[in-house]
Formats: sequence, C-alpha cells, structure tokens
Amino acid sequence: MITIKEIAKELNMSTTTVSNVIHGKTGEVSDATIKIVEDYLKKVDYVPNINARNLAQNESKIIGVALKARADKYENLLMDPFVSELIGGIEESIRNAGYFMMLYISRDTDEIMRHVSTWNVDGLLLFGMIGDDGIRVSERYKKPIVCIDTYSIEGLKHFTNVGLDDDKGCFEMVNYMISQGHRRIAFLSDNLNGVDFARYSGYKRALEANNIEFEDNWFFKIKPRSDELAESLNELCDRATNFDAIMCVSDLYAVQLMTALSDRGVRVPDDISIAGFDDTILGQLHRPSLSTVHQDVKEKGVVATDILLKRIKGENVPKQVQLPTRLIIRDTIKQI
Amino acid sequence: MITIKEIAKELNMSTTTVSNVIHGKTGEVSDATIKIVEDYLKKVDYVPNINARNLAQNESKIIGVALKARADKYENLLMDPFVSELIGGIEESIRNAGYFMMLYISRDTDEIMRHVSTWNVDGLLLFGMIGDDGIRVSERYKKPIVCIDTYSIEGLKHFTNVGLDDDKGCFEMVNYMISQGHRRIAFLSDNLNGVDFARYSGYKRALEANNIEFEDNWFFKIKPRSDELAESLNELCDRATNFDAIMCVSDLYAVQLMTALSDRGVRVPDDISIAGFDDTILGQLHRPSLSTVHQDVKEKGVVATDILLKRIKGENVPKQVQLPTRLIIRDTIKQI
DNA sequence: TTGTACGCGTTATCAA
DNA sequence: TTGATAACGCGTACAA
Repeated sequence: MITIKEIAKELNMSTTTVSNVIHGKTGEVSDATIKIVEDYLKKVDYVPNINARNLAQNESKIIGVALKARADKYENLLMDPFVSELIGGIEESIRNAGYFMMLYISRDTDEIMRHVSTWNVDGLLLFGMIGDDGIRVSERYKKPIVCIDTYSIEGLKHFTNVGLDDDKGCFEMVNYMISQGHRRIAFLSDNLNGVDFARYSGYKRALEANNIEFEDNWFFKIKPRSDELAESLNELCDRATNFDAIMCVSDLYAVQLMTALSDRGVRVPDDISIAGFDDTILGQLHRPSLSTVHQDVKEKGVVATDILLKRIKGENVPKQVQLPTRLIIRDTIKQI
Repeated sequence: MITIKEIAKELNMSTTTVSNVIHGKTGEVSDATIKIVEDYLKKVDYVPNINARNLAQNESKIIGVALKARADKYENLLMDPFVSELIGGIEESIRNAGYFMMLYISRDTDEIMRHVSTWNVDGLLLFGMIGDDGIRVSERYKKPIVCIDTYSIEGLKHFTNVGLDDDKGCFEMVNYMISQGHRRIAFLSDNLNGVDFARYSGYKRALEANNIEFEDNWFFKIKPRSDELAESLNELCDRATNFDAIMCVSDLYAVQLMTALSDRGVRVPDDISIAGFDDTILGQLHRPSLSTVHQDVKEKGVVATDILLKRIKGENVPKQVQLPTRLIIRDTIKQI
C-alpha cells in the first residue's frame, strides 16, 4: 500500500502536487509533472486509502443498507426471492454511482443506528421497518434516509418512502377473482401490519364492493418460521377446503401453500384457486403457473437508491413514490 | 458526532483517560473517573469514528465479500437462491463476530482488487472466481483470503478453499439413476469449468463405471441469460426426448428445465427423469419434488467466514475444506 | 493515575 | 506552478 507521501518523496515533489494530479486539478500543475506523476501512479498502482480520505472530508461514500428482520420470520431473510432481488437492484445502483454498500441485517433498531453512525454512512436505505421504527432512526441519524415499503404517514416528514399501491393491487386481483365466480375468498398472510395490512385492506374493499360479507375466519394466518411452517400449512389446508379461492400476500406463501395443497391431493385451480403477490421466480416456475400481482422488485431497489443518491447531492426529491402494480393472470384461478 | 477530544475538554481530563475508559483499560484509571466518563459517554451517546480508528490502527473490521459475476450469467446474481442463501450465512457470521460486511459484485477482477485495497478490508471472501482469478487477487492483496467453490490447486498455496466433493456428489446421483434402470443420461450445465467441471467429471465417472459410453451430444449446454433462456430451453427440450434422464448441475436449471418440459406435455418422471444439485427451496417446492444432491449452502458461508476470521486472528487453518454432500431422493427419478 | 504529543493518509489552505 | 503545514479523530508510547 503505497501512500501519497511516499510517492511525493520518491518523485521529489510535494504531496500537494501528487494529490492535485490524482484529482485532476491539472489547471494548477505543469504538463510535465502531470505526466511524471501519472506514469508513476500507474507503475506503482496507487490506491487511495479511503479511511484517510473520509477522515479528511467527513464523508464515507458508503450507503448503509439495513434490513430489519422480524423474529418470527425468516431465520435467513435473504432466502426470500423478493428480498434478494431487491438487494440486487440496490447493490447495482450503489456500485454504478461509485458508492459502496454496507449490508446490515438486524432485529434491533438500536443496533442499526449504532452501526450507521460509527460508519458515518452518507445515506441510509431502510427495509422492514415497522410502526415508528423509521422515525426513531431518522431522529438520531441526521443524513438522508429512504425507506422501502414502509407505511408511516408520520415518517414521511423525515424520509422518502418508496412503495407500491398495495391496496389497489390486491383490490384488482380479488375483484378479478370475484369476476370469475369466486365468493368465499380467504386472505393469507403472517401479520396485518404495514404492507400486509394495505393488501388486506384492498382485499376487503373488493369484497365489500361486491357485497360479499367478510368473516373473521377468512383470515389465514401463516407461521413462517421453519419449525412451525409445516404444521401451520397443515391447519391452513384443512380450512382451505371451505373456500373458493385464497388471496396470498406473497408469491412465496402462495407457492408454499400450493405445494402443501398438492401434497394432500387438492388440485389448483380445479378444487381451489390461488393468487399471489410480487411475481417472483417462484411463481413463474411453478406449475400451474401462478396468477399474481406483479411488481418490479429490482426497479424498486433501483428507484429507492437513486432517490437517496439525489438527496445526498442535495437535490429535491418526492416524499413518496408509489410504483405501479399489474395483474398477471396465469393458471391458478379458474372460472366457476 | 461528539469526539473524544470534546468529551475530554468537557470533563476536564485528557483524551487518554477517556480513551482508556472506552477500551476498558480500567486498571489504569481510578474508579471515580471511570464512573464519570462512562456516565457521560452514555449521556451523549458517544460513537467512535471508525475512519479515524481504522487509520490509527491500520485495520478496518471489514470483511470484503466479492462475487464475480459472469457476463453470460445472471444479470442479477443474487436472484439465484444458492447465492442468496450463501450470502445469508456469511452476513450472519460476520455480524456475530463484530465485523462488518462490504458486499461487492463485479465482472472485473481488477475492480475487485481496487475495491478491497482502498477499503483496507481485514479479510476477503471470494466467490465465483474462475481459472487463476483467485491467484491474481491474492498476489496483490496480502491479507487473508478464503475462496468458496474454487477449483485451483495452485491457488491453495495462497488461500483456503471451502468447497464440496462435487465429483462424488454427482457420481453418486448418476450411479443411483443408473441403478434405477437409466442409461441414456444427459448432463446439463452452462459451462464446463470449476465446480461444473467437477460435477461433470463425476457424471462421466459414473457412466464409465457402468460401461455406458458417453457421446458428445449428451452434454446439454444451457444459456442462462434471460434473453436467451427460453430459446435455449426450447432446443434442450427437443433433444431431451431421446434420453432416459438428465443430470442438472443445479436445482435452478433442473426446475427451469422441468417447467419447460411440463409446458410441452413431457411428464417428469414418467417420460424422463431429472436430478438436480444443491437442494435449494426451488426444488423443495416443486412438484414432483426434485431428487437432488444436497449441500448445506448456508453452512458453507458460515464455515468460510469462520475460517477467514481465524486466519485474521493468526490461527492455523486448513488449506482446503470439503463439505459433505448427501443424496436426496424424492420424486423426479422413476424406476424403469 | 493522568496528560502530552505524535502518527496514521488524505485533503485543503495559504504562502512561496 | 509548487511546497509547507494544519486538520480530520483516534490510539498509544512515554512522560509526568
């Protein structure tokens, strides 16, 4: 690891000159020295020490990406294709912008805050925040924040949210199901907060709009933790036979349910219709292929990152972005 | 962002004392001052500036995780469940050890090297290295490196490799297929280097051991890039009908192939048998559920990270770790 | 037990 | 056009 100081000594010039050449401030340096320095830099393959640079400039060129994991959810959050596709989009944008990505997964908001302040990250991308988590972080961390899929009106004073019209997406799908003759339609998710609640609301709106009365046991609560999943699926399958269709809050759950159903001889869509949400690889590869509400997950990551980078540059950005959804009708909803 | 200096001034003591308390060098500080400092630290919520710390100590507490992406492969590497599960294991281990993870995806080895040297990362986890990529990196980057799934005998002089007995895993599976009466067995992958070559070798060994003569057109080359995939699958499906079975180099390809097959009315396993490799969620959720060679992907990430951390601490580590594989016989291979 | 002073590698200010 | 030098925040020898 050669340093500017060493280069300067070797070349019999000052560190300032070397630094100026490195930063292309060539207006202040003679062509001859530029050449000398540039050649030498290439020869010794100079790489700047970012820690020193950050210290001097009080910036880090790091974008912190913090995922909050719920205790009852995946032991391994990244295994959800939705999450990994999102991270993929984020990583790519960060890299293309010349920034660096520091990925951090935690159940503990305090831990996340400590992490971002030590590293003095230039901006923060938050995913999985529930309730006022986002607000708590933004109160302590004063630099730009962009949240993904957070439902907090209050929070929008502090950060931009990039989300979806989840309500509408679900509304349209359930509406479609009803148009195909289904009436007893259950809703499956693992909770009723944030995004899940918005989708649940869209589901209920569609029922109401069609004069179908929702009953409490139409809500199917799945337990995603791997040690409870099988049993949970068991119970759900038993209840499922009373329904025409099930609207699932994600493709992952839809496919897990269909697999469980198939294992006990229940045929989709002949015996029951299923819809998902997200349009991930899981539903695309399943047969019958899953009818679902499409969202561009990678794009979501890209948009969120772009907005964050703009805010870092001091540009004006919207408080809220709602990406569109689109119905993808494939083969898991039959007409009855 | 309060600094040690400011704290010292506020408390009328020296920075050394404050620093000593922070680092628990309490043998040298009176109990009274410890209390004062600790209370104050809590009150102002002191967070160290890592850049300054790194600069002073010449370490970073960062583990660089570099994934080399092949141009012809996924635009979005992380979408492969194998990769995301691996990252999940790595992230968890890094975090638990009190380190930080910097994720970097690139097609360009030079770019990766520049990245790790600027950040002065304490150790490097490499995945997706082909040929002597790993060696090239290790020649320039002098700190500990652990590679995952790299086949390079030469490289083992420079770094530890954490891999699998890919050859054996494939050998056993193909052997099993043959024991079920299959003889014309194709092998599907997107290339024949590294891991894929090892699996291919195992496949051919099994054929030989059973006196089955391999012919060139038994190798099915899939083109994974999304704009070529459909057509590639098309061609492969046409050729597939001449075979009893296909050994796929990954679960992802196996499931993609089965889906394509199913779409043109070819039934698995009635018309053709399929085996995968990896045992990811894709094969587990597919119906018929995929017979495959199991490997513990998350564990692979954990083991690799643990070894790297040991090397950073200066402990002795093996040059090579081969994690076990295990045959998982489910429903995609029939007896004929 | 506490304090002073310096070095880490870089950038920036100001003087030559 | 170039060079000295201070500053960034922290850790640590060494001195007091």
